[in-house]
Amino acid sequence: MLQPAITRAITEAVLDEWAAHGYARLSMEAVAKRAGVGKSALYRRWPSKQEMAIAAISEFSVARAVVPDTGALRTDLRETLDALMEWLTHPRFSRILPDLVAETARNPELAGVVAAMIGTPRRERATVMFRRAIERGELREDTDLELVQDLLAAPVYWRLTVRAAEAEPGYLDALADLLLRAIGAQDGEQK
Amino acid sequence: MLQPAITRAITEAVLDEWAAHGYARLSMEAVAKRAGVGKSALYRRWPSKQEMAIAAISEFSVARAVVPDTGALRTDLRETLDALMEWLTHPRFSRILPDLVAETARNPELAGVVAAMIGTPRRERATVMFRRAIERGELREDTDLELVQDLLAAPVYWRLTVRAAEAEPGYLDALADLLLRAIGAQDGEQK
DNA sequence: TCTGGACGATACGGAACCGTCCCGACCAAA
DNA sequence: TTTGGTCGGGACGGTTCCGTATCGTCCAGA
Repeated sequence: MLQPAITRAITEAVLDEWAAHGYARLSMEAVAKRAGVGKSALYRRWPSKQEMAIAAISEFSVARAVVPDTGALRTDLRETLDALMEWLTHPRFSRILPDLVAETARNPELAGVVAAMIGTPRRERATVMFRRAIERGELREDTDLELVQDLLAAPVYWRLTVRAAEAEPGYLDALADLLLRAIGAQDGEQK
Repeated sequence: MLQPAITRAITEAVLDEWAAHGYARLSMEAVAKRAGVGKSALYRRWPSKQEMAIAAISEFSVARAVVPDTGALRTDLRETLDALMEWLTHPRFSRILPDLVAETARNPELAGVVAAMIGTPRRERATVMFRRAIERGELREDTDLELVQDLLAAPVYWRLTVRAAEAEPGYLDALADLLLRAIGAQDGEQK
């Protein structure tokens, strides 16, 4: 009975406000105002600010999946890095993400949602990608995937988000080269 | 004329409150109470909350320097990683840091202080370390230090802080191995 | 002994915000 | 045409907090 268009407008407003001011300063009044909506519309949908925020996060993290499967590790890697870069450059997500990292350290409930909605699916997709590379003989069977995963996303997050530096065009290529060398990837043709 | 012991107590309280609740929820009242001090003591020292917070950050980032110089890149690298791990496991710093990352994206003045107090000195020290390795012939002269720096701190930050996962004992060793392979380090003896 | 400044405590005005409540307008289904 | 639920708007009590102001106390230096 609640109008979906209004729910959508509110969710958008939450994400915008979140990106602009951070979770701690997220105010119901500001969200309602930005959405062009009465506060009643918010409390008709969620019992509290935290519930509303969690709903918005669940929404925004959905469905940006797709496991790259180009047939070679190098190109799979590049596609993953490209997607990551896009994610971390997006004007909204790139501002919400570090805020989320800081907040999850203090808010277990939020931490659970973030892990379930973002962390876990991302890692699962990357694992599929690496397993395919192992099957193709591009990676040793005993490769420490846990460790390799850290090397995949970490440098991009570090550069773009933590250091707030930009990444010049060739950056992802150079990074992919380094990663392939680090994990001792074999060309599929070679032994 | 202001009592240094009280200034110190306040700074400690700021950092504790910051670690516990985050910058956005940092309250002057709570700081004063935790320090066992009147609010007047705070405003006698700093004109506002932001100034006080910036002073506290400048304090806490000071002097944890030391460029490792063991004579070999591998061991230098390990010492750097050890120091980084300690830093990111410290109960106070590890909670303030992600909050700082999130806040700097919104607060240019804070961003400046953090860059000057933490980012820049850290990178300069790492650069010294890599230059020594180049002089010893352990690294190629045209190594992209910018890129290598990302690979050094990023994985540890990613694992400990972003993912909030623990690092088992052998983790730093395995990471150092990977890094050395990635940057194509030569043993000093070899050509 | 006098005195100025820092000290802890606390009251204050003003602002922001949470969550509740109530209003009249609107609309779709009965 | 009636009715039930959502809509935007906004008042409300209660809380938290900022930054200022005002106490009486304490102490070091003149």
